[in-house]
Amino acid sequence: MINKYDCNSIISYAKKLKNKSLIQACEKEILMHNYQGKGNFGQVLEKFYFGYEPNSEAEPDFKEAGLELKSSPLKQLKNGEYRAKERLVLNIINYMEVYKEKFETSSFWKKNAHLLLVFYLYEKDSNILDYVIKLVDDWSYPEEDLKVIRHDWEIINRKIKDGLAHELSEGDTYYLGACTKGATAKKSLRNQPYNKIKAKQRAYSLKQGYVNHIIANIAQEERATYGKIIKQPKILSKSVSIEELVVSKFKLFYGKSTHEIEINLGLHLNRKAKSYFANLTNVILGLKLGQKIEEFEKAEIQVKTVRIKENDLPKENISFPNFKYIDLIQADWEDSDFYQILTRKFFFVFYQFKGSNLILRKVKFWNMPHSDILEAKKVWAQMVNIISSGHIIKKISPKGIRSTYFPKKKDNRVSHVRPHANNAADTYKLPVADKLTGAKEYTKHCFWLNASYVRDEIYAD
DNA sequence: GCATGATCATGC
DNA sequence: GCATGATCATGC
Repeated sequence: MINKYDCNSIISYAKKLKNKSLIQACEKEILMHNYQGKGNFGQVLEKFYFGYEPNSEAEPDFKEAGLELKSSPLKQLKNGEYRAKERLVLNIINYMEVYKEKFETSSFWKKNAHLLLVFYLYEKDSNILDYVIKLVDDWSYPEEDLKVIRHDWEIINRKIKDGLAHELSEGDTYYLGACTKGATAKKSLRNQPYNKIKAKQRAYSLKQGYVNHIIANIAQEERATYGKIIKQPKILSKSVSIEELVVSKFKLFYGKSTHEIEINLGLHLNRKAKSYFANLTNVILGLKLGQKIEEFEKAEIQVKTVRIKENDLPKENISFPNFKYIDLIQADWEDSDFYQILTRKFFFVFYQFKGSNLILRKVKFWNMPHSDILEAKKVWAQMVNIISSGHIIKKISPKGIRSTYFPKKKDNRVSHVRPHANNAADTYKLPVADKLTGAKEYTKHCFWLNASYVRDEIYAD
């Protein structure tokens, strides 16, 4: 019997779900209901296992015990480990109310301070009632995480108070994000308090990287490969963010060459190693070689090392993962991989050539401004058109070099498309064969950030 | 000289 | 075998 006033009783009842599917764990009446699709897993769990009607109240699901029940899908890696399939979506951000709130008494904190998490293994094309529940446990935030989350919450609130709710982006924050929520964009437009422009409905969410951290803790997986920047929560006082802490560690070496930094830190790195810059970054942050930076993993921060030429232009444009042509035309903008990447937080480390030396100039946490995301969207939209139309190759030079209709650097201030492959024969399938040559596949390409954009919008202050 | 297209090298 | 960061080659 479950005592709804007693946390431990609820948690141990929940843990009986482990290694069972909903069909196995619930009363048979479950079969009389036709629940399908995303989101319904949670509803079935609430109704047929815990025995209460799904609701959208401001109170936690088990309000007497202060526990909020959340279920979320897992995916399994080839090595058998579990990872979050997606971010964990929490309560809706009510723009017209939250700007008046204080964190401690906020709707977010009232509802989500103590979570009861049920992770199930997602399988494509199977019935939600057959998903096997793999991990169950409660979660409350460690002190050092809570400081980051509180800061994230403040960043979101600041933007609403500044009348910029329509420009909220997941890249604004570290562990707690403001993710879009709602079927179609138009239907989910909401009023905001300090601007007439309507803003997309958004919900607080724990970033996928943070959910992975929770999963690893629950599964008690080996964490030795992760090194923490923040060793004692006290370091992160209210006034010091991850951002400031990291920047302060790098500032000590501004103006010094990579070589001088190595000497200063009393070590000798292999300069030819592919991981040379990553190693140097780790050492500056006080972490061991080869470790992953725990705070960066939780916040899904993309680290990019950029080498700047003496004329201030980056030596290279910045590449992103290759896209598959078939996937490209299937996803909407906000579900596209390119959008997902551009709405992340980046950490740039800039070195500048001085002769053959590289001098550390600056580091910068950055996320793409709303207006530039709209600019990059044009490049993506153009690609979707080109690939769906099949008008891909423009002409072939005498030496066999093909020119395409893909968006070029001069076509867009932010981004362009270029090959990124082992050779021309390294290809992905085309959904529509090329009209000029009849080719059914084409060399792998990806989106790039223009070097001039990186110089003007990120490197220059 | 730079933009564009092609490819290499390393490491998992 | 492939992704990723880096570099080379061609041509406007």
